[in-house]
Amino acid sequence: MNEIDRLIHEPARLVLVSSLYLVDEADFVYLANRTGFTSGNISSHMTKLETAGYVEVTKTFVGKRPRTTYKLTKTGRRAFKQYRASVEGLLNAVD
Amino acid sequence: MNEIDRLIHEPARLVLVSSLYLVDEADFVYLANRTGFTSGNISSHMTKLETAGYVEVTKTFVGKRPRTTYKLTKTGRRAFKQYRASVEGLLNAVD
DNA sequence: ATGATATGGTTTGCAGTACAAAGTAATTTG
DNA sequence: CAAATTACTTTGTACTGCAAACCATATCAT
Repeated sequence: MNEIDRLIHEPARLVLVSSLYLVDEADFVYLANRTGFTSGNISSHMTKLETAGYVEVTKTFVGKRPRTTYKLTKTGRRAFKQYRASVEGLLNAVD
Repeated sequence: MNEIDRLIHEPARLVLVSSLYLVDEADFVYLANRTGFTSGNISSHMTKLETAGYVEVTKTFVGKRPRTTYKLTKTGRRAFKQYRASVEGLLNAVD
């Protein structure tokens, strides 16, 4: 049976991860604007995804301001596809 | 934006609810066998779904043994369809 | 110069919850 | 009649999502 990856399943993270899947690379501010999530929320979710090896975090300065960019790792993309497959499997079994 | 219904989103409940959606009516033992979940697990999830008005619980005796049957209410079916739509919306946006 | 406000985050505390283990109640089997 | 089975429900714990609070720096106002 297909297990659901809870790391991706969590709604906030599902939004974040699929955003990343879409654009391939995004920074903190972009994600905050796109999702409307609080920054604390984004920060902790991203830390979790990073720890899992699903996203890669890059910190730079743009001018004098810090800028944090996120992108899915290969593992992350694979996990997302796999997640998608299992959810769709579940939902389509019901047709 | 489409909000995800956490009550259904929870993996265990997602399995239970889609099972019910499929068969329309199922008893405790059937669900336990089908899902492999512990009975405590099923019991508490079902209570939650009942409280939400998503499932209707019927208790009878078959011979001398208790038998608990669950079925989705109209609200429950609607909620599931709606849930499905929002998840698929999210996942398909990514194509 | 100094206080207030903004920007870009991270850390913390708490409230909610999924899950299994333990408990309940009745029945059946050895 | 004791032990095991069936059909659950309740309880305890361990986890986790979330926002509020915090931190560091920069800019603006007076």
